[in-house]
Amino acid sequence: MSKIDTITTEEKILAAAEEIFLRDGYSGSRMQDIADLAGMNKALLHYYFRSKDKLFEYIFDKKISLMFPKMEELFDENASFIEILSGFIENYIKLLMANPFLPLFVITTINKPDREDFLEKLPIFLKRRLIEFYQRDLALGKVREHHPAQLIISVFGMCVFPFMAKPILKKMSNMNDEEFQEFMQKRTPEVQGYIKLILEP
Amino acid sequence: MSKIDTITTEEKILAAAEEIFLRDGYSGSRMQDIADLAGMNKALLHYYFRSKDKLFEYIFDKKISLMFPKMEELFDENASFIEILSGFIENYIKLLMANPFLPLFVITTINKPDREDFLEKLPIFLKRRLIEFYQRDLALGKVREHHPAQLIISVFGMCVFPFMAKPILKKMSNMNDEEFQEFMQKRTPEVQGYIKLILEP
DNA sequence: GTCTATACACGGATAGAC
DNA sequence: GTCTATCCGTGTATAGAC
Repeated sequence: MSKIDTITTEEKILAAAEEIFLRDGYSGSRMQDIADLAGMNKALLHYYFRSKDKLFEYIFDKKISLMFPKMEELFDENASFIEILSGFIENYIKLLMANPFLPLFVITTINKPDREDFLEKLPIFLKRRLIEFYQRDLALGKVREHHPAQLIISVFGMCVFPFMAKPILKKMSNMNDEEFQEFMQKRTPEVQGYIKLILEP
Repeated sequence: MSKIDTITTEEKILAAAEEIFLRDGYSGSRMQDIADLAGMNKALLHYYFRSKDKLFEYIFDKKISLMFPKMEELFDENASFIEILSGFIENYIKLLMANPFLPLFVITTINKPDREDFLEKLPIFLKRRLIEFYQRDLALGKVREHHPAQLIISVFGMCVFPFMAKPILKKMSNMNDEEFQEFMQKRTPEVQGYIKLILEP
């Protein structure tokens, strides 16, 4: 077929590593599991990536940019703070539905003791930018007064937390995977509604 | 001294295991680390608890009841739903400030593949009970209409998530541990305020 | 580049002395 | 009950043939 169908060995390794690392975390993952899933020998992994550490860091770097998306298109100067947050919620829940293991993976990794270096890879502009928009609309009397950092972490948590607590949610509400998807689908307007009620004067 | 000061070997092991398991998770923990912290030999751990699995399960059982507290005192029939949620938020954030690693520990454990048995240990009455109170107040016109499960998971997430994302929060807001404590202290009235705005008609 | 075989360290668990 | 010594499986990593 065309070039598109040509999957290189390196790509096979990365795809397999991604799946295993995301599901099991660093210390729960085995190079053997990755090799099995990629359909090749363990030695090849080391040929391409030298060590488990290096392979993991490669995957982490790829994923961290997903977890804290750029979202330039959302930061429209003409949009209100509430509109920006609403857009964020919609896009973010959509993103997480396609990458349900992402939150737990990032959170466990940056909580690893002795690996503060992972933290260095976090972008910091996102929060600052959101606060700027909040301050602007506060001055215009378009939003109620709140502690902006508290509000932002709340929005973030409301989007992210259900994916980390998925097994608990499924158990407590007797949901299967399909019903969980529906639950998350309905969540976007729900959380957007909370934000309006919290912020609108 | 008195009996109070007499710490048995078993208690020393449990205290050390708790600290290590909570910080590093199951697969990230080493029996050697626990023995070192407890100031004794590895073999003794096996003498008292047979295996790493058994010791871990012992700790998990102790912790899971903390994560989903009984809270009978909160379920006062005379209290409104908003009051009950407010009481929950206050008590829960206080609890988590004293046990900051608890959320991540429980979440990672119940997400472990092939260990669905951990899920069986979750209590399920909590959510059901809260929904009953919500339905009652909805019929009385005392709360706005929302999807109750979505609301409850949101409250839960707003309390729990900041502790899991603590390293990220500290980094993004340039906080030290003391400032993080202050941040969480201020969080109780903040989240209570959100709930009032969301629920009050 | 890809494989098999193997080195080597680590971690959980047990045996046995005291 | 507590220790030292040790076994044995497992996991990362490398050597070397093809």
